[in-house]
Amino acid sequence: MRRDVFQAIADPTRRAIIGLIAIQAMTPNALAEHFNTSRQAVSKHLRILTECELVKQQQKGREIYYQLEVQKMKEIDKWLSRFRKIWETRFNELDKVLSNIKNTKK
Amino acid sequence: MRRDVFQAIADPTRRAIIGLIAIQAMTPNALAEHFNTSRQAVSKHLRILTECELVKQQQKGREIYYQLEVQKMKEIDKWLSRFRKIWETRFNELDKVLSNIKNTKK
DNA sequence: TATTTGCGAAACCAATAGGTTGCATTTATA
DNA sequence: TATAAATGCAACCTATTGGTTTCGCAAATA
Repeated sequence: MRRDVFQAIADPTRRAIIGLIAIQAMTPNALAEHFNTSRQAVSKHLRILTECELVKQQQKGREIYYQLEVQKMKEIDKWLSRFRKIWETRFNELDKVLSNIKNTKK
Repeated sequence: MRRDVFQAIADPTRRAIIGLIAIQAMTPNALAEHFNTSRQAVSKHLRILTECELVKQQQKGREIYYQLEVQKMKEIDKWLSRFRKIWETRFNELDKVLSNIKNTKK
């Protein structure tokens, strides 16, 4: 099934994983210690994150280090940028209104 | 059940709805015409968007206009900002590497 | 007033999500 | 070499999701 970045970040545990491995690469075992779930559950999350290329793996002996693919996060940013324009415009309009009030008060 | 902005934007139809009502407020019927689903399904999506305050309603007679609460989108932006710092830093480091290569070649 | 229109809510349903436990496999270690 | 550790994968289970159809209600309209 085709995974999607937005669906990937929908789950709070996955967002937490992303937050952790953004700092430094971590193994599934190390990650699992941070959550109240089994290692296998964490592995499932990592699989989903890998499928949508938010995460890459690096094998070191019998350990696998997972690291965030920060570039992929830009996809969310890209989608958001459109709305960022809107809220900045809205804010500017509010700013105008406020300065008008200010001016008429003078 | 407590709804979450990230869960709300996970669904592609909901993202499309957000995109539409960002431009101008729309009724459920008008929205439903854009999708391959029933009006009731759209209404369900609107309910979810309303629950997490991504959307506000304005009644006009028997019609209800739904509009995007752009401010709420900032919540996503806020979460993202942390990673934006990282990808900007990484980019700068790459930039340094590149300029070093350039300099040693001179 | 009778009918149509726009809507939300409820009941239902199949598919998916997220968790578990129980393997098998590969690598490190005693 | 035998054992322990780190991991992925499959089978299974329950709750949730996203859709449908049916209904009731309020507002517009004939």
